Formats: sequence, structure tokens, C-alpha cells
Amino acid sequence: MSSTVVKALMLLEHFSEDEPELGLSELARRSGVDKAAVHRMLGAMAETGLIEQQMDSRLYRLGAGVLRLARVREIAFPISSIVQPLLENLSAETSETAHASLISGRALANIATCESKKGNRVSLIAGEVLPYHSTASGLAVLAYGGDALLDRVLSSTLEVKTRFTITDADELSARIDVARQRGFSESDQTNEEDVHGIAAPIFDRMSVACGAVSVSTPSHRMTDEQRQLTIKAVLRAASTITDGLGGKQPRSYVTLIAPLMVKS
Amino acid sequence: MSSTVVKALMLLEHFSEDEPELGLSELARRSGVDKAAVHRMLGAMAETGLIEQQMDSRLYRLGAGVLRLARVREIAFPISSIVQPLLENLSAETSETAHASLISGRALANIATCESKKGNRVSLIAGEVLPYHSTASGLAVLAYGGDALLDRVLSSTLEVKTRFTITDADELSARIDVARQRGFSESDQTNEEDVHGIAAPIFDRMSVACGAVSVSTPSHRMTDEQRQLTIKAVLRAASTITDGLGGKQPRSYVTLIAPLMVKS
DNA sequence: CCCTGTTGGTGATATATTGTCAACAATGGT
DNA sequence: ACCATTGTTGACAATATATCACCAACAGGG
Repeated sequence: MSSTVVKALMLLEHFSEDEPELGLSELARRSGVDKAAVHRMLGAMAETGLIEQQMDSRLYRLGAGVLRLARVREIAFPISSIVQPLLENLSAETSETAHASLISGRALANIATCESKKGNRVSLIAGEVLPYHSTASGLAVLAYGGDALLDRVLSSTLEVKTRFTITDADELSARIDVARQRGFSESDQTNEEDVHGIAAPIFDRMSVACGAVSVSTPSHRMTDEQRQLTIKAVLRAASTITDGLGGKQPRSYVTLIAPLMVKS
Repeated sequence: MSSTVVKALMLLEHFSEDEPELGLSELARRSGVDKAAVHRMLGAMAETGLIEQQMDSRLYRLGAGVLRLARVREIAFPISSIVQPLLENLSAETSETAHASLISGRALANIATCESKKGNRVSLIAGEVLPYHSTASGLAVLAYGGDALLDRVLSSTLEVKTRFTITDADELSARIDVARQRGFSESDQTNEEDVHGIAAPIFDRMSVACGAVSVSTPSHRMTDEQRQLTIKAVLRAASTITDGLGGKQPRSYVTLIAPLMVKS
């Protein structure tokens, strides 16, 4: 069914800011793969430096190889360095936490964040893998990411993240349509409790969505005024980022969001 | 013999600053693996976002997943951010190109560099994989990296990089002994023509070498005076970095290099 | 226009790697 | 001492893989 390489690489998704080091049994439990198999996969990934094992605690963590790979990609295609300052601007404008993510295989990869300076803020786990169906960023990407991606997600099982998570394909499809009509997407507590998200797509050279920018606000703090302000700021930031990455918004999208971005 | 995961991940080593995008046939040729196999592996890695394929040119490149992974590791274990400023200091002191690398599986991964400001400087390809046997950094690591690593490298085939590359295990072993006695390593044109390297080991918490700092100088410019200055600067930088990463130099090593670091 | 050289991609089958399960030593907690 | 973990290794059946062939598309060159 699925290749061993995929199974091995899926193990990497369990490492996060919160749990940067994991043991063998722990990893086997979470991934649902046999201990022996996990052991062999980790050994293989350690050979290439993608993972390294503490010699004393026997725990595994991401290896120096990932730094090398990221450097190669970032030098060839500087994305993080372009996006980061724009996110800081966006966060300042909205006074909330902003983040950007890119399509990364079957999910979204959070590649840059800028947290709100408020005491009560949405603090997201850096480097977390974001599902398409439960995040505002995901909806934005699905709305403009092409039919192939959309069909794949709609026909996959939609994991429950909170009691508000959309698990019905038809309802999800409807929400995506709304996002496409509006030019931005919105989600309220569908991925995490008390988190409201507003996101807009980032386009590549071929005018296909390759990622999204999003602002996350504590749900209770989301007033109508804040919402209007955030939509405007996110759309502007997304446009700037698309430009910065050498991408192009579809013509129809430009005309769609133009009235939403006018200075009040 | 060797797992498919290793074979797949070895494909990633062919992406570099110079060639960030590669075609299927190209990749198959360089890796010596069958096209069909490479195709399947790339597909698998694309599923997890480690690699992505340009839809128009059909070329493959490193995916957004590597950025995510690097972020997770860097937040949990900030190495690059600690090393980078110290490298800039080292480069300024020596007026030459400095770089740091970490053990990454079967090779060294270059994780940070600071190029000399001189017009004629050693410019290394960012993110390149450095062999142990042909680089000053490699020798430094081998000298203090423990017997397991040493034996593995000495019993492997030593690839020829230049006409000065050491290919005999005994001679390599002797050179490593010299480095261990001196506390630093030196290499002249063994990895690249006209490049002279001086490196010192970086130690982890258990006083085992986990990487190295190195200064690369154009061979013809390496005078005795410059050499002495470089050795001192590299040893100091390596010590600072070891401290910064929470590592500990072995006691014997501290006393060994102490006389070499005195202010002249 | 054919010819030759690429390129990326796809099936078929024998084979080799992998998944599974069991047992093992080592560790830590009670 | 015990118990429950942990990481690790071995053996065998099952399955994904390596290898080969081929195909379609494209690019030059004569």
C-alpha cells in the first residue's frame, strides 16, 4: 500500500517544539508501527543525518542534516527570510499572532510565525503540521490550490481536532466555496479551542496557491471591528508575500479582493 | 544490504546551492540508481513534503518540509543562531572564510559559514556534505569523535577528491594522530585545490567531538604568521562554541591547547 | 521529415527488503 | 526483589522493491 520511505518520514512529524526528543517505544506507539520497524527506520535516517540519537539517553531527535537541507533550500529559494519581516508587520498591524505556511506533501508546513505581544495570545507550536480541513490556512489553500489537491483532501478522512471540526466532505466543500467567493478564509475553533483564524492564499508563479498567511486571534476577542481590520491586513500581507516570492495572483482574484483592501 | 530509506535519503545529498533543482534522469545518473526506483523514492518523499516537484518543468527540489524540520530542531536546540555570530567574529579575526559543521550520519554537514570579505577568498558551496577524510574539519572530528566513528571511517573507501587526497587508511590514521597531539587539524588541498584548512573540534556534553570549526585560506596566501594567527583564533572560537552549546572539552584537551591560545 | 538523442514516466516479474512477533538485556520505579 | 518499562536483536512469512523493458513526448540535426 504505502512505501516504507513514506512510513519512515512520517515518523519525523511527531517531533515538535514541545517534544523535540522522543524515545523508540514512544515513537512506535504514536505512529502505530511496530517497534522493530521503527528501530530500523530510525537507524536508516540516522545514517543520513536526518535524525540523531543521544548516546546517553538513547532518545532520538532531528539531526544536523535537516539544518543542511534547510540551508540549501533557503539559499536557493529564500522564503523564510522574505516572509518573516512581513509577518512581523502583519502581527503589529493586527496585534495578534501571525503565521505563514506552505504546502508540504499531504499537509501544510508552518514555516514562519510572529507571536502577538499581548499577554493573552494564540501561541502556536512552531513547526507543527497543519491539517488542510481544520485550519483557516488550509481552507485558503484548498480554495485556490487546484482540483487535484482539493479532491485528494475531500476524499481523505477528516480527522477530528475539536468539537467544531468539520468532518463532512460536503460541508467542507461548501466552506471552501465560501472562502473562494470571499477571497479569504475563516475558521473558528475548528483546529484548536478558542482560536479564531483568518487566512489568505499565497500564489506561485503559475497563479496556483502554494501556501497561506494567517492571523490567529483568541475567539472571545474577535470583535467585528477587529475582524474587518484583520481581513484587510491579511489580504495585504498575502499580496505582498505573493509578490515577494515571485508569484502571481489570478486576475480574477485581484479584482475580487481589491474592494476589501481599500484604506478605510 | 542497505535499506531503501537510506537510498532514498541519499538522493537528497545531490541537491546543493549550485544545483537546487534536478531532473529525474539526472538524479538517477548521479546516484547510480534505476530511474524507476528514483521516481518512486522521489514520489514518496514528495508525499511527506521533503521534496517537491515543479509542475511545469517537472524538476525536483527540496520541499517546504525541510524548513519545518529545521525550525523544530533550531528552536529546541539552537545551534546555528549561536554559531553564526561567533563565526563572523572568527572570520573577522583571520580575514578568511570560516565555517562550522556537525556530524551528520556518515559525513559532516556544513551548518554555518561566514565568507571572507577579501576579493580572493575561499567560497564554499553552502550545504555541501563534507567527507571526513579529506577536510580539516573531518580530521578534527575523527581525532576526538570516539573509536566507533574512527573505525567506521578508516575501514570505508576514501574517495579521491584532489591529487592530494589521502586514500591510505594508515596514512590517514597517522594524520589524525598528529591532529590529536596538536589539538587542531590541518589540511592542504586534500578536499579542494588551493584550499588550506585549519580546524578544531567542538565537543558535546559528554566531551565527545560532535563537530568542528574551520578557517579556509587560499593555499598560496598561507604564510607562517597567518597560520599561527589562525590556529589561535580557531582554537578560541571552538572553545567558545563548545561552551555556547553546553558542551565540555576533555580535561586533557584543555591543558593541551592552553599554551597555544595565550595572547602573543 | 525522419532519425537520434534526450527527457519523465509506467508495467511486469523475480528478488530482496520489510513487517510481524517473539525473546532478550538493561533500566528504573516501588 | 519485583514489576514494568525501555532499547535491541533474531527469524520467518509477506510484501514492497529492484530491474528490466517499454512508451510517449520533446528537441535538435541532418
